[in-house]
Amino acid sequence: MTVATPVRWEPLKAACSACNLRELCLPVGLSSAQVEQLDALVANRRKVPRGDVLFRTGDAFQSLYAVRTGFFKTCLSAQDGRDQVTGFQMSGELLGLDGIGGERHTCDAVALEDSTVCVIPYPQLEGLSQELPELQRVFHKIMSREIVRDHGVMLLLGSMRAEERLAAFLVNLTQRLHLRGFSRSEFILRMTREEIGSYLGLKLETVSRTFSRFQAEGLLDVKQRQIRIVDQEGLHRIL
Amino acid sequence: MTVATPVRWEPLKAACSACNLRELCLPVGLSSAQVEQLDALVANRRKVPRGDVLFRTGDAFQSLYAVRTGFFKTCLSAQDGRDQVTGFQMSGELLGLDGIGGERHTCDAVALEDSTVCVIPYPQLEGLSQELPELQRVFHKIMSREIVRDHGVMLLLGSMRAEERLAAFLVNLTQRLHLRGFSRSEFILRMTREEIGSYLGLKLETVSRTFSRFQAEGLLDVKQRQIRIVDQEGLHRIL
DNA sequence: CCAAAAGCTTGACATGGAACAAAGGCCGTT
DNA sequence: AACGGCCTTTGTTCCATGTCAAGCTTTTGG
Repeated sequence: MTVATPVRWEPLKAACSACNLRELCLPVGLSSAQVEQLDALVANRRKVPRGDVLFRTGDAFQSLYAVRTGFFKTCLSAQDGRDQVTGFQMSGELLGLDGIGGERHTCDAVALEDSTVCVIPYPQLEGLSQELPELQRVFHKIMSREIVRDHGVMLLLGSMRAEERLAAFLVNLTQRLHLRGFSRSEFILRMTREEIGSYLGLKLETVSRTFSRFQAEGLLDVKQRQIRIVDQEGLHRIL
Repeated sequence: MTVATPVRWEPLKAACSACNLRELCLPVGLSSAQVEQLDALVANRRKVPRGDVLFRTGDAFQSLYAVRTGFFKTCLSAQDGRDQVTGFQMSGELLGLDGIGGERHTCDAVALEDSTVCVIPYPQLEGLSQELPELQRVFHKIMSREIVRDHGVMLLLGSMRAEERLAAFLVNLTQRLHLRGFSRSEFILRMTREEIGSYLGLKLETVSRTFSRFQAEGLLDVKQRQIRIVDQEGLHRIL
């Protein structure tokens, strides 16, 4: 975990055309010429130290954010204080799509480690997609995939048992991490047991117990937030 | 409940500009001239008798569908046969957004009563939104709202108890029905207890018991699928 | 109009996960 | 090095919801 930086809002020059996340992020499938047009739009980056809020429920919606480095959660809070984590976002993933419909954000986005995001001013993104059909198409696909992901979470929350939920969560995480070049079998959780529980519709104690059970069954090696998947096959079998 | 019609696929001439759902559907906020351009695109309607599938998981994605009359459910099915209803759609609402991302549908859409939909060929919709920034904007808002709706369902599934889930479901239904000019207090459920249960992450027996409890508490009057809301206030208080 | 099927209600019982509680481990700070 | 504040683990008990079962009502189809 890196140390919090003193300078919090320093705008940095961004450039999609020089970004190694090109193939995982908004520019996926665009030509070099097209990506250069995006560069003009995605003009700056923003640092978000661990624990800081990128945007909050009710904030006016102005931009989308692409996670460049780091890790986020998005969460909804009901009036009575109950809290629901609706997703975890890692590099290349977009934050803020919820804000388009009502011109205000409908959830909080919180950095779970020191992070940087690329700021994508939304009106300009709409403008550019008017000119670039390819960009429009990519953007629609990203939104559609978010809907499909959400449906998957509904299936999980609506009909899986605790073990299945946690297994599905771990499998999903490792797949996404692997796409980004990390080990398929070993990684560090960026979130607490409570946050995992909120996402999976379980209490933190249940998450902890289920981790312990997986370890006892030889599926995982769990040391606090450090996870090693011992029996990939067995984990899949749970689903 | 209307009778099944013998003619199933009869294409009918559609016209957004003459449709009374204009303000609830894709054309919302467009000028008359713009809506007329939509007319060229949304060229035909399709009848879907009760129980029929509009599209199925794995079908090639070609069109979106706007519900014109009737009522649908969308559902996901896991390998093991478990089923999750991900939504119920009524007139003016769009079906098929899940298909954009992967070029195939990722859920089944089933008519819960004899219905008609307007067929919106997706490539042409993308084309027209290139020309009409207003249409692009409306379409993005619709997708974003679907994401926000899904997040709401996650909150429900992840942290509400049976009573709260059912109350939230009923309140949501009545709001949508009321927007369409129906009574705020009396309506007929188009879906079975099992489908409600699947949507809410409950077993059908629990749904039935909860209806009975609401009736005993004087919140509702329940006669099979006929629901009358006696104590609107009390229903809201549960949330 | 009748029979069968599908959907709904209710009861009795079982259980997975929640709630509550206590103790131990890790980390940043002084 | 010691302290305090999370975070995590583990044990015990309890309850909301699931499961199984039976009977009733409504719808559907011949």
